[in-house]
Amino acid sequence: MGRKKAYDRDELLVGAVEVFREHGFARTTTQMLVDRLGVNRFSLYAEFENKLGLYDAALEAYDESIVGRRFGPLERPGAGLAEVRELLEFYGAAADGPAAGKGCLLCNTAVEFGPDDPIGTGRVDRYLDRLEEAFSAALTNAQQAGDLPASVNVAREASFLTASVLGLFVMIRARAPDARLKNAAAAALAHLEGLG
Amino acid sequence: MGRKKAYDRDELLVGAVEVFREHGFARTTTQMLVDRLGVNRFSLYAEFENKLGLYDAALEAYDESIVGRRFGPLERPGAGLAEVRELLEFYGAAADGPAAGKGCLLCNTAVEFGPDDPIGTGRVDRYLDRLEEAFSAALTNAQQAGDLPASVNVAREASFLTASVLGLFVMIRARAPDARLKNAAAAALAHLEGLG
DNA sequence: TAGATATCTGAACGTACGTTCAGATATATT
DNA sequence: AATATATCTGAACGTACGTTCAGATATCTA
Repeated sequence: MGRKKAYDRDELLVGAVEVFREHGFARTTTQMLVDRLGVNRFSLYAEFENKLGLYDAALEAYDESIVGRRFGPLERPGAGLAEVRELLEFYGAAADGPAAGKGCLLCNTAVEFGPDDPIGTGRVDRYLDRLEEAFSAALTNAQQAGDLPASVNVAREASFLTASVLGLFVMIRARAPDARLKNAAAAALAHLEGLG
Repeated sequence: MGRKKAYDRDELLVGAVEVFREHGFARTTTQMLVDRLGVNRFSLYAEFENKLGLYDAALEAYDESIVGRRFGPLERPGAGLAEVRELLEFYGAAADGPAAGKGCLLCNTAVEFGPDDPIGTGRVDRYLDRLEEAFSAALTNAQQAGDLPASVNVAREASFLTASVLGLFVMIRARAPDARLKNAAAAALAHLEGLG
């Protein structure tokens, strides 16, 4: 059947996500990818077609793994205010975490590419919808559990939390000081808890 | 003394800001700039040294004109809650405005370049400080005017408002639906007014 | 009006980078 | 073992784009 692949596709994507988060799409060269992933150009192109194909695959992997890890808890049936709190506290403390200087790959993509979407897979749009919907579901659950008054406008607060998280992502990417992140997250949380 | 310049430096920068806001730095070509600004390559290089020099000048012009127009009111001695409200309402309605699909050039720069700052002029850092400080000053004034309790943690709310605005910028860049922007801005404002 | 000096024109240059390919190498099947 | 098939290697290619330059053009001073 021929020779075995010397690389693992998923491991390649983990590395690609890292490099693209650090340098963005345009400023990442194929040479950087070859070096950091320890794979050959040929294999990279055989597996992902071209640089944009690799980027799109990286976005998909990022959405599944990283976004899934952070927002998945909010999307589960029993989720409520506790999950929102944990999320905000996590990003509020991200100045020292692995995302420092990197931010969120999908948020970065939204800004670098703008509304043009040259990839054409609509991943950014679906990502924004996903965040909003995750917050919306958790807040609705909280209402039904009696942790949030029925009078609260869930759609409004979900959009608000989405914007807050995006703002934190920009700050994390820009290596804003720890206190600034902590403060911003704490105030957003205080707002939510002040609704009760 | 020689021939007169056929261009006006400030007009050039207005156009450059526009193009860079639409396409970012890397995806903007010198050809696009020549076409849109109606100036020749030679003059562009004579005036700004190179593409990065033009970008830096565009950042400076943007900071002075656009940022100045929006955040200047917050920085004036008498500013208070009213100015914060007007700012949030403005960006909450930006889905139909001239910034739609563009966002904020300095926020975009923070994300596209990340913490590397290849320009080396620290404009992004100073921009983030400026936003935070503008909010901080207005909130402090509001406290002294009795519009905001002395117990409010001004630094915390200033960081929060900065993050909110950055989040709105990302949404505006991504052409998020009007309702989402309006909601996010309204909730941030409600939070502020709920402190009193 | 003449000369000097600065800007304009657009074609050309150099290079960095995305992409490709022919030859080499390894593994699976028979 | 022999053959077939798939992957690996690294050098080479093509091109898009930032940058430069020599010749042309306009405007200022005297």
